[in-house]
Amino acid sequence: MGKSSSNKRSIAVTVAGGDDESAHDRLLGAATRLFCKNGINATGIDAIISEAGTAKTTLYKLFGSKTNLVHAVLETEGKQWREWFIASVEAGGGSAQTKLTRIFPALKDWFREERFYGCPFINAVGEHDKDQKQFRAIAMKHKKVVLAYIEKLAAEMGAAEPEVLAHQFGLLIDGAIVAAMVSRDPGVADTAGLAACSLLPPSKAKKPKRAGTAPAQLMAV
Amino acid sequence: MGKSSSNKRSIAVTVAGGDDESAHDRLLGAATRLFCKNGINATGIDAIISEAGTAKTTLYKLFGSKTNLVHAVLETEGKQWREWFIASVEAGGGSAQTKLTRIFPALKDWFREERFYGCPFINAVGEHDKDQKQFRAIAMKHKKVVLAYIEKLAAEMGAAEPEVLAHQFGLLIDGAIVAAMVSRDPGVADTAGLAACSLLPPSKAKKPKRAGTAPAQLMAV
DNA sequence: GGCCGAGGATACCGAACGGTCTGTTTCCTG
DNA sequence: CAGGAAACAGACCGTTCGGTATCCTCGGCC
Repeated sequence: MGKSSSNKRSIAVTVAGGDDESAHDRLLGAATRLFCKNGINATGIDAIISEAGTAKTTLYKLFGSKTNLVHAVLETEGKQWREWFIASVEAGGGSAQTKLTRIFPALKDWFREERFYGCPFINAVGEHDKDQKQFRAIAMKHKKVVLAYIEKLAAEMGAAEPEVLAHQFGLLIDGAIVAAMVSRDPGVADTAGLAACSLLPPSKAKKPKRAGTAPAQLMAV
Repeated sequence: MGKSSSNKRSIAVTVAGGDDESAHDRLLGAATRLFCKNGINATGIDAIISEAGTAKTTLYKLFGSKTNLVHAVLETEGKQWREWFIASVEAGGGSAQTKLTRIFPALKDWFREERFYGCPFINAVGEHDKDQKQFRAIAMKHKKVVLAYIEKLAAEMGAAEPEVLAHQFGLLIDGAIVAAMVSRDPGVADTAGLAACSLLPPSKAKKPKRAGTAPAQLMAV
């Protein structure tokens, strides 16, 4: 599927230009942007190649079909998101609980991005046949990795039921993502973070400053 | 938009058959099913009229365009959902807190339905241009009504910050809906309900039986 | 009985879809 | 320099899209 056959090509490009990406990467980037912003079904091949600046032939030589391109986009986007997420939570070290409290501020940074368009996996499931497991399976695989990481932190922290806590965090994360997508208000991350603190063992729970949860922001949703 | 011009018509039908609906209702029902199951963009006009058993002419005479039909579906579906939701939470009376604890069991019943396909509003936003406010505004209007009701219950219960609590509940609800859509596991409602209990004032929080949160169900997501 | 309106059937429209094909340019390498 | 791979350009294919127009059927009511 996502076979990286551009070994020689990438070298050639590096030698020649260095500033521009390969056609493969440009197509992947363009497809990612358009799929996330406008939806998968609403994005045509012509729009992708136009945005990528490639020929249609190139797309079909590199990816074979739109379906394969969609899968490649979800795969790379999922991997990059998880790397970003874990790096953001780990950044600066600290205890497992400290890391857990960094989840929602990290999400808030994501929500603030101009090109935040929600979770590509959730959106992909939502716009396809829900009796087929195709996209649901991909989404669950992604989610499983994220939840495993959170559960690890919960166990490190000494939570009584790390799995339950991780799933609760997962629900708050999903809820915050869709609420932020709909409302375009990054402040939902503060509300979610506050709720997350309530889920931590009461003795250990140290709440964040309440400044971020000003009523003005809460009004939005 | 959702003009109900079928006054005379509904009478005529009732007189004639009584068991079958008007073309208007059949189209609305078929569009609702197909939009929810397969997504809006993935559902063509021909599929709708085939499912409804009407002619294409009838659809365009009654709704004018696919866009209008989409709006009509979201409007009626939203209204019906809110009526069902409030009735489920209110059923049996009890204190405001009792009603709040009925939210997630009610959602679980919804998730269990064969034709549960997630929230039509969230899915609609996800599969359209996210820089346009069109569908986001519709979704927020729906959400606002639901949150207002929850906030009212939170205030009745004497919560310190009813608005914050309502928003936290809203995040758990959204998270549970998308998680249930992706995983098809109604058990996520139990996890969400458990988290919701942790958000209630600690002195009042009486947790539900833990039987529903068996590890087997939690595995699914 | 004859009109009239709701609805059914179907042919059709231009546009856009996903995908294929042919041909050309460019640049690297033997 | 010759050859070949990679990418560009764009015409083209059959299908489906949302939407329109034409004609027909049926049932209730004056």
